[in-house]
Amino acid sequence: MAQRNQLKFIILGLLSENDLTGYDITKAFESDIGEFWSANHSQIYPLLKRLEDEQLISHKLEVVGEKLEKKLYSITQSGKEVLRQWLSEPTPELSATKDEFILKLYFIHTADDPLLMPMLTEQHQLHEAKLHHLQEQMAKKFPDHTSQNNLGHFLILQHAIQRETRYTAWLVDLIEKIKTD
Amino acid sequence: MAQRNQLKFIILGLLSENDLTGYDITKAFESDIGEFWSANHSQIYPLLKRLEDEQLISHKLEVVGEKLEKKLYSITQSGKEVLRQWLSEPTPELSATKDEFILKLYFIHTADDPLLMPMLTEQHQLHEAKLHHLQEQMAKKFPDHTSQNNLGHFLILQHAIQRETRYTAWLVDLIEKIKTD
DNA sequence: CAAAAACATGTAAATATTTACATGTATAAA
DNA sequence: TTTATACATGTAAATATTTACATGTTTTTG
Repeated sequence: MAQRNQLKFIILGLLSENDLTGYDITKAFESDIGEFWSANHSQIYPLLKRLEDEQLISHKLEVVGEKLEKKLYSITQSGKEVLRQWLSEPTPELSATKDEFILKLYFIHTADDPLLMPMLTEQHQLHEAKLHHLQEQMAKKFPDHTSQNNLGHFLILQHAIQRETRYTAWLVDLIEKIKTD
Repeated sequence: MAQRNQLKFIILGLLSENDLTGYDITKAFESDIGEFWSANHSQIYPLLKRLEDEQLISHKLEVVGEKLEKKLYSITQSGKEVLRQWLSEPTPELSATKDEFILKLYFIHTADDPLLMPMLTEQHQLHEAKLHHLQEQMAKKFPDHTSQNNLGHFLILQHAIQRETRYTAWLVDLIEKIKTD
C-alpha cells in the first residue's frame, strides 16, 4: 500500500459532520483539508463507490434544476464506528515530510553556490504567501478567536500558522546570513 | 504521476557525492534522507536499472569475498547535468504535509473528547524522541558546529530540529491548556 | 442572451509506493 | 563452529496517486 488508505478516513470524517457530494469532498481538499492532505476527484469518486459497497456510507439522489443529478452521501452507523476506531488507534508513524525544496537543499554543498540564493528567496516568498493565506483563514473561520465546537480545525490552523511562521523565520535568517558573507 | 519522480533526483544527488550500491542508497533512506523522504529497496533497484538505461548512471561490478557481487553505481556527465537542471528549476509546489495525527486532530471537535489527551501525549512522546534523535545526529555529524562543505545537510538538520522543537512546544502548550480546563 | 465559470460525475492510463515473496553471501558474535 | 545479523539484489502483487480523457448542467456575469 502507498499509505494505508487514509483518504477513506478523511471522507468518513467529512461525512460525519455533513452530508456531502463527491464534488463537495473534492472542494474540501482545495481549502481546509488541502493544508494537510491532497486528493483528486478521480480518486474520490471510485472510493465513494467502494465505501458504499462496504456499507460505510450511503447516498440519495438530489435533482438540481431540470436534470442535474447529484449524489448526496451520508455516513452509516457502521461508518461512524470505523471512523471512531481509526481515531482511537495509535499514530506512531511520523512519516517523512516530503518537501522538494528541502530535498534540493540537501544537495547544495556550499554557501557560494549560485543556485542557493534564488532557491531561498523563492521559498521565502512562497511560505510567506502561505502564512498570509493561513492567517486569513484563521481570521475568517475563527473571528472571535475561539474554537466553538471546532477545536480540531482551530488547532490544525494554529499548528500550520506556527509551522509557516517558523519556516519563514528560518529562511529570513538564512538569507541574511548568506548575504553578509 | 504520483509525485514527479523525485526519487530519481535523490539517487542522482547521492551518486554525485559518492559511488554507491543499491544497498547503500537504501540505507541512506534509513538515516540522513529518511528525515525528509522515504523509499524502499524494491523501488530503488528497478529505478537504478532505468537510470542506467537513460545513461544517467553506470555501474561496475565489485566482488566481495568469494562470490558476492555488488554493483557500484556512478553518475555520468549526463546525469550530473540532469541533477543540476533539477536543482536550478523553480520549486513552487509546497506540497501538503501529510501528517496522520493532524488529520485525526481535524476530526476531534471538543476538548473533552476522551481520545484527545492520549493522542496528544502519544505525539508529544514521538516528536520529543525524534527531536532528541535529530540533535544527536547534529552533534555527531557537525561536532564543531560548522557545516564544512556540507551546508545543505547542516541546514536540513537545523530545519528539522527547529520544526520538531516547535511541534513539541505546541503539543506541550496544548496538553497544559487542556489539563487545566 | 451569450459566454464564462462553477457545478457535477465519471473512466482510463501512467506512474509511484508499499508489502510480500525470493534468494544467497559475508561477517561478527556466542 | 554454528548462528544470527548485516550485506546484497532482485521480482510480483496490491494499492495509491496523478494526469488526462470525457461529458453534461446550472448559475453568474457582462
